[in-house]
Amino acid sequence: MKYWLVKSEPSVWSWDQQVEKGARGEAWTGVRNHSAKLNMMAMTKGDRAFFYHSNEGKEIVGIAEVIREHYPDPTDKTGKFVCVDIKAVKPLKTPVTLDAAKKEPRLADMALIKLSRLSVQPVTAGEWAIVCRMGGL
DNA sequence: GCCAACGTTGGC
DNA sequence: GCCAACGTTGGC
Repeated sequence: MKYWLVKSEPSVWSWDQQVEKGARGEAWTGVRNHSAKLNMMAMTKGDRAFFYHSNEGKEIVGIAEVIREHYPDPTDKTGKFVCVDIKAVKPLKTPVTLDAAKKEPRLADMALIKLSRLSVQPVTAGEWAIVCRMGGL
């Protein structure tokens, strides 16, 4: 299994909205960046992803699972970009803030910190375990 | 194919 | 609301 992190502004699409969708999940659309696209194309069913709230909150709030592998993004008229479907799995007991991640030396190389503008990023197994522990799981 | 101008993201 | 980082666009 691979690990990822996806970002969303809660005013556009929040964790709560994702939870409401339940097991059917929701298409993760609107990504218009080629690095992020390549990451989505590398996702396989069953991969896990942290759900991060950018701008408001600036914290990792939950864990989601890839339930459908990449396909053309219906919101992209050019046909160049792709999306995946994800469903909410469970919230972190304690959200892990960007600030807290920055203060953890073992997370210094996380894409969240080094590549702050990348909206779909890979997470290593080590980083995944550390963030889960910080989040109370 | 270079690079300046411009737009967007996202932390602060 | 500002601005740094970065991606994209378009003139040459």
